[in-house]
Amino acid sequence: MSAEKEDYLVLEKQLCFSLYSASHRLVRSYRQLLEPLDLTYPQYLAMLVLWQQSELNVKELGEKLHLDSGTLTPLLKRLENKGLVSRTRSQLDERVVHIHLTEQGKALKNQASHIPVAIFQQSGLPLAQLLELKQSCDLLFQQLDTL
Amino acid sequence: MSAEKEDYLVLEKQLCFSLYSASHRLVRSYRQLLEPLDLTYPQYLAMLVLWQQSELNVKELGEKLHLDSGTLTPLLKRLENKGLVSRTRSQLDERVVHIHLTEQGKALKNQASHIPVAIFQQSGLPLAQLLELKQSCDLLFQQLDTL
DNA sequence: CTGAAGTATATTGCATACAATTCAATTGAG
DNA sequence: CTCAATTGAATTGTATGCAATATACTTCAG
Repeated sequence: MSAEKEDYLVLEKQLCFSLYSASHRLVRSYRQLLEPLDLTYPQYLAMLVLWQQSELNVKELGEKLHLDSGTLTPLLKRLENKGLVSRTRSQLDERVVHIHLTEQGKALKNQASHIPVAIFQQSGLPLAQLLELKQSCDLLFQQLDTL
Repeated sequence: MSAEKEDYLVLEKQLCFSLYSASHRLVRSYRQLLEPLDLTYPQYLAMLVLWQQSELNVKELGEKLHLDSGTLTPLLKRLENKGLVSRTRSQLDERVVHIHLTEQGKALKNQASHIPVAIFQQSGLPLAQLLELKQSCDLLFQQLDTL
């Protein structure tokens, strides 16, 4: 192996490991904040979508969250068990399952309203740097997604 | 809820979602490259550490990878089953388990040597931007880890 | 020396991720 | 119209993450 290639196989030099670790630590920060709402982070993401658009189907939700039905089906069943959403088969096309917020699900939004600011404060980074970080992540995602 | 707070509860504006999605897509890119080596991404991270330091214990590995024994113990058992590492209790302190590379584990490094460059190329981003992204992730991790 | 406190790993339980497969429903080419 | 191809969800199986707990071992105060 060349010295150059050798040199790249070092944990601390790997962008992906940094991204991977930062992402997990951020989710951990959310975990504390979400505990009073009895939501996990992926469940919170699903609720974010539904708070914007109170009804959509599994496929549409999956496209927004970049997750497939293997992940979403059990997650949505848990949200249903908590009384936050309901799942109903479409009359027009029985393959499609519509997800919509219950009143309880809508009400939960108020309890979540402080979370974005709380996370921003915990990050301790200036807003400009966070926005730049977000843009780079979005670009990277896009590049890898179109391969 | 204030209009300002309302405005933050939008999926597409959340840094964490961008980080979360980019991280998962990057791991997906690794998955293809790692398939011939029969390694998952977290297993590859563990091997990266071991390729630098062929013997260390579970606690030390956990500190480097930011993972606990609940994740590492089964992962290391899988690496052991593949014949890449061996796990032995310390004689001096029976609580400690030493992990070390087998010859087969050492040999696998050659097959991994092309991966960092391949990932860099797939990202399609200039090196400078990737380095900046890495630095921001490292800083964010550090901030959240010291709370 | 001895029991309490601390430490390193393992186990358990739950919730993702995601590939692969299945199944029912729908669509579309001929 | 008809059957093969496609589609949307669900299911299955594997591998993380991680909190909580258990266990065995070590250390240390008295």
